[in-house]
Amino acid sequence: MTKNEIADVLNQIAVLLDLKGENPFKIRAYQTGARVLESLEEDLGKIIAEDRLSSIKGIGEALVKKITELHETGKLEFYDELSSSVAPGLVEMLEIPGLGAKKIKALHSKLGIDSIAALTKACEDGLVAELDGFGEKTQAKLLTGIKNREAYGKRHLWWEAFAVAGPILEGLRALPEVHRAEHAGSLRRKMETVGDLDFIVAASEVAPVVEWFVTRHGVTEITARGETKASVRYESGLQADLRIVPDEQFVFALHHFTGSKDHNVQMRQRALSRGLSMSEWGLVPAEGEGTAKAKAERHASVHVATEEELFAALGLHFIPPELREGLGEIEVAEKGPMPHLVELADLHGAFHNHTTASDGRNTLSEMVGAAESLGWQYLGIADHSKGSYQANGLSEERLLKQVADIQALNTSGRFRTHVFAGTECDILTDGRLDFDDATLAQLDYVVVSVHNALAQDEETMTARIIRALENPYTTMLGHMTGRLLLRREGYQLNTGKIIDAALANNVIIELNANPWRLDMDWRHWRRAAERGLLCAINPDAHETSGLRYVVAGVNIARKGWLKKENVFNTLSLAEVKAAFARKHA
DNA sequence: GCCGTTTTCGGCCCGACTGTTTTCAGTCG
Repeated sequence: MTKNEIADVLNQIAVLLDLKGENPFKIRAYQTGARVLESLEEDLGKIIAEDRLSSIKGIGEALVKKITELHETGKLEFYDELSSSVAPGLVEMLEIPGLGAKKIKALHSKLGIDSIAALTKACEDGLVAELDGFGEKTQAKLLTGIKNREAYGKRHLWWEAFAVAGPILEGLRALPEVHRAEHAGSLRRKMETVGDLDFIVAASEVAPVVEWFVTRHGVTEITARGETKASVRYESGLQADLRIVPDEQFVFALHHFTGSKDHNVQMRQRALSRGLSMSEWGLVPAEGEGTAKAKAERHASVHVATEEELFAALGLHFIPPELREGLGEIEVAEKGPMPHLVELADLHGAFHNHTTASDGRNTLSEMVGAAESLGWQYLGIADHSKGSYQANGLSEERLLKQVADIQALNTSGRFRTHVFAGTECDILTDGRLDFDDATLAQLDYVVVSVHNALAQDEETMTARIIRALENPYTTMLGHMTGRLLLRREGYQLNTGKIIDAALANNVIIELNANPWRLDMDWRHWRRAAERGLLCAINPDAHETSGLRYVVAGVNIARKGWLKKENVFNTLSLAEVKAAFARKHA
């Protein structure tokens, strides 16, 4: 079993133990173990073989045995027994909002409910409202939750969530009572998908701000409305939370609601180790009785006006929101300034774009005009190859005609943006390319992508892609896994081996910036770039407006710790021409 | 189940909101 599969099992064990009412700290230990495993950069097999698993913080004697058993046999007796002792319907019931392990346990032991269907019936019969700790409101809420589970449970693309959040943030900032407003949460961390929207506001008065927020157009439901926070649901199912705080608390609240759970836990532990207690309320001396809030009322909090000052108060350099995932950023920020991450303004062009010649919706000139208005020095055209019939892929003849058109356009001086002639060449099922070498030699560059036989097994797919990377004409690999976020899993492949092959063959890997793809995933980039892998942030634009997708690509590159020098399309036109010339030499 | 210049036991990050209660448990982030 791979380390990610083992991490899944550990997380599943945590869920099952929770449903059985186990010690919460034991449950957390399994979750910690899973997290540690996921963020492991070294090969798990090697660590086990060298007997070094127990030296990793968060993995003790019991987890060493369980992880080793899973890694070597793919099974774990403890897990099998645990699974069979918990009805599968109970796990599913956790997806209903307002239901946690304790309530599910009560429903199961007192009413024998072991599925969502049984719960629905019990609610309809009024049995749930009669249980201790439950009531009419809870019962009604559960029924609504079950009904809406499909529509509301799902996450949303960052791109779409950001489009909703932008106007809300502007509206909040325009209110006279509002001093400062920011969005937070996974949206601010630029995650590829977002569960809900979070807004943090410093305001002189709460009521008018809440009133504005809950009466906005598109709000279908007010799910909470308290003294400091309100939650609403929009038609799309997207939920938005508003939190209103005094000015002096704003930075603490913003940091608290931005960081991932792991980042926040690590920051608080760091605060404690320095004798401080941190919460969204502030940073106060840890000694003494009571909650951090009570302490904050007794002691003045450390005063901070910016997040920079907050990090500095804990002996850290500023950590950009994108990196606040609890994946080692605090250790880096302790030693020195964080790396200067790539920015949108660093990009001077992009290489994977389509025109009406294949399945794009704008002509070559229209696409180049759009690139010029973005201030790009160059634009790469990579239409589909003939194997992609469904996308109107280009034959050799049509491709060579396009190359001639591009050369004519460049010499015409019509646009300040230079056009590179490329192709998005299909990787055939056996790893050969869709065009022969003589054709590929006519092009400035070649993007290779998989578009068919997506169901090949991992070994076959990995070998297929590696063979394509070994073609001397291959410049970059397009959308490595072919995933479509929230819609389709990527094809099975061995990421590590493909990165190795890209490095060995001097091939760039694309960060496909289409908001539905964002592929290769940000979690692989930091380590890959450290090894020297080059990234190309490509919008995969099928129309002029699609060029803007590079915004999403830059977000993900930043999440992957990429600096300007790791990204190929930060090079100037002259530098790109030189790089292509070297490749062909 | 993990961890330790409080090291083999006794802790383990913190607070808001809701619905149930009448001081709090559960859920959520």
